[in-house]
Amino acid sequence: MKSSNNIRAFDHSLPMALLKARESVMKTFVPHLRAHDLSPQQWRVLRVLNESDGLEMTEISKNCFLLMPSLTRIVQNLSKRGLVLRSVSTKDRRRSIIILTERGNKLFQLIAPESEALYLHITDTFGYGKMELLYELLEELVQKINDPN
Amino acid sequence: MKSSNNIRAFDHSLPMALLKARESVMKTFVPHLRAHDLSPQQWRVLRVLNESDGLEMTEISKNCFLLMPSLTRIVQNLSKRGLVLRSVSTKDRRRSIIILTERGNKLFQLIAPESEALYLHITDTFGYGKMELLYELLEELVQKINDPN
DNA sequence: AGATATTATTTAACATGTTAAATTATAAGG
DNA sequence: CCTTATAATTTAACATGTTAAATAATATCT
Repeated sequence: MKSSNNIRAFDHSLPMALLKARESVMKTFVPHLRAHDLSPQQWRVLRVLNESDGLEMTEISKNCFLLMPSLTRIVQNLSKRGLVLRSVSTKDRRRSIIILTERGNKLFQLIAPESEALYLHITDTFGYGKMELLYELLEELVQKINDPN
Repeated sequence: MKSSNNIRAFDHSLPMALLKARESVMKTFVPHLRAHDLSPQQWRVLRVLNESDGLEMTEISKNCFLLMPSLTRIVQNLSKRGLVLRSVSTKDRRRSIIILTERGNKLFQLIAPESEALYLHITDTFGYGKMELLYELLEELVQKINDPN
């Protein structure tokens, strides 16, 4: 029974389209990460710390696109498991500095190549040109929504 | 300090790009829905029920792209608030049938036009052609990941 | 029919998302 | 200095995401 009003059909929803695409992509990565007992979010944190170690919570939050309350819990978890180490900044005792432990770094080095291979497979399946085009469109969408001159 | 290894930079991550785009879009809709005490997920359920009322949990789950445990809680919530009504199927007592109440329908009719206006504004800002292209790319991405002939 | 498999849905347990309020430490102003 | 504002982070409270296990009803098989 179709709707009797003139509301746009639900299957033409931008948030849904983006969600479905993301789910499809994540479906590739999640089992792989789970095999190492990592959530996608925990992995993002390890990844960002590998790129530039010794970050403050707020910096990680911005780079990982995670809200502070989520990040607090994630870092507590990773810290308990000995994958990262927290220390208080000497300059400003409100701030924490998070670094990868040896173990955290080793885990990253183990997972990263496999993860990269999965990403390349997706790029190959979808097509490199289309992938780049998609990135550009997504970025332009964000930029225009945030600053619609 | 950039990473000293050859791992792809974090800022070129497809899941992140999709997440950021989705967040940008949602930022437009969420405050509007919150003004009516609805989460995006609750709104999805109302929307699907408006399109075809009298659906089973599993059908709603598929249409809304919500996992069953989430949907269980969402429908309980909406039911408590008198926006939907649950009844047990007479053919198969494992199944429930969910319908919009009068109040649920009224709320939908109130929100839908405003929501549609926001969507049109985004389409206009981004450009209709680009929006269509984005939909096509996202759909093709999903299709190729799920069935990489 | 009666044992067994399958299906629809819920519950459990834990992680994350999200907004508001609380905490603690530094910065700014009088 | 001392009060007040601001900033970094956490806590609280509730909704959702996610996987596994439990429930309950129907279907299947012999």
